[in-house]
Amino acid sequence: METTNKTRSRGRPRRFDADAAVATAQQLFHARGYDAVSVADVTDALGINPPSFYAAFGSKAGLYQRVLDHWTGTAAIPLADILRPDIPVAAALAAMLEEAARRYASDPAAGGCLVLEGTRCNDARARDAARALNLGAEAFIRDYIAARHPEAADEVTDFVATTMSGLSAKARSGHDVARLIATARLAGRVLTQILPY
Amino acid sequence: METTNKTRSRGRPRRFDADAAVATAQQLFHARGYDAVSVADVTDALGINPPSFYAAFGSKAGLYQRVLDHWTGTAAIPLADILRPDIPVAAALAAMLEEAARRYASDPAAGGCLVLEGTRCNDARARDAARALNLGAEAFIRDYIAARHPEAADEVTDFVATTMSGLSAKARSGHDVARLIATARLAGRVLTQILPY
DNA sequence: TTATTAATGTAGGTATCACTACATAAAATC
DNA sequence: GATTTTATGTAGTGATACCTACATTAATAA
Repeated sequence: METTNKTRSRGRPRRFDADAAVATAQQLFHARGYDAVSVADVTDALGINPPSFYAAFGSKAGLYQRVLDHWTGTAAIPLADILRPDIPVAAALAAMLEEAARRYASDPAAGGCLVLEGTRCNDARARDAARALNLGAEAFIRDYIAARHPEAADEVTDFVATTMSGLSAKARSGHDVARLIATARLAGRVLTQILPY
Repeated sequence: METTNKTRSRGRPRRFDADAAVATAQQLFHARGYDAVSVADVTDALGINPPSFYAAFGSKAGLYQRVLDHWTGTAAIPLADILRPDIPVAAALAAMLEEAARRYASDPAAGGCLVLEGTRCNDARARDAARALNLGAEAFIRDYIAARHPEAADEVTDFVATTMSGLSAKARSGHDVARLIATARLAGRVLTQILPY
C-alpha cells in the first residue's frame, strides 16, 4: 500500500497526501471554526510535524485558502443548479434556503456554513478569503434575481443572504434540521409573496 | 472632583470606578468581539494594571458577565415595551425586528448584537453566559406569541430569532441601517401573513 | 500619630500561539 | 552503489494569552 501522489509533476514525491490533509483540515475548521483550530491541532490530526505543514501550505491561512477551494468544488451549495431560469424566482430561492437548512444541519459534528462562519473569524487573511467567496455567491444570487426582477434584486438578495446567515448561526447553536427547514420555509413565503414569477 | 463610589459598603474605597470600567469594556467587547479583546486591551483602556483588574472582576469572563448585566439594564431591546398585548402579535414582532435592525447598525464602531455575537465566541464561560441571556430573551418572545398563537409559537420564535441572528451578522459585515431595516420589513411580512391577530 | 486594611505597580509565571533553523533520513537519479 | 534532492523530526523562537506573587502606597480607623 503506497500513497497515490497524483499531483506530482517532477522531482521527489510528497511524503504525505496534501489533498487528504485538506479534507481533514476542512472537517476541523468546519467543526470548531478557524480561530479555535490551532496549527498543532492540524498537525496532530494529520500525524505530521510543523515543518511538513509549512512546506505544504505556507501558513495556517494558506491551508484555509486551500480548504475553501476544496469546499467550493465539493461541499458548496450548487447555486447554478438550484437557481434555474425555468422556474419562478421565488421557488428557486426558496429551494436554495431549504437546501442551506439541510446542509447546515447535516453534519452533527460541524454545524453551519464553513464560509459564512469563516467570515467572522479573527484572522484578517482567513476572514477576507471567506468574505470574497461569500460576496461571489451573493453576486451570483443577485444576478439571478435581477434577470427577472431588477428593481427587487438588491433587497431580496439582502433578505436571503441574511436568512442564510441566521440559519448558519442557529445551526451552530443547536437547531436541528427540522427547525431550520421550518424557518427556511417561512422565509420562502415572503419570496412567493413579492416575486410573482 | 472625586469618584462617587456608590457601591462601597465598608472598608477602603475602590481606587477606580468599576461601573465606568464595565461601560468601557462593553464598548470594547461590542466593537471587536470577546475573543479579539485581550485583558491587556482592557487594562490599557482603563489605565489600570492587571492586579487591579483581577481584584475587581476575577477574570476576563467575569468582566464579560458584568458587561452583560450592564447591557441588560441599559442597551438591550426593551422587549416588554415592544411586545404589547394590545396590538397584533405580527405587528409587535415586526416592530421588534425593525428595532433590532436600527440598534445593530446604530453604532458604526460596533455592529451587531453584543449578546448574539457573544454566543459565538471561543471561551466556554463567556459563550454560555451570552447563550443564557439569549435563551431568556427567546423564551420571553415565545411566551408572548404563545399567548395568542400557541400552535405557531415555536416556529415563529425560531423564525424571528434566526432573522435577528442574521441581522446581527450582516450588521457586522457592513450592511447599513437602511439595508437592515429593509430586510427586517421583508421578514415582518411573513408574520402578518400567518398571524392574523 | 500610629496601626490596619485595601488597592496598586512592578515584575514575572505558565501556557499556547504561529512559525522556523538545522540536521537527518529517505527517495529518486546517475 | 554513490550522489543529489526533498521531506521529515527535533528542538526551539519570539510574541502574546490569561493570570498572579509580592512589596509598596494610600486611605481609613484607633
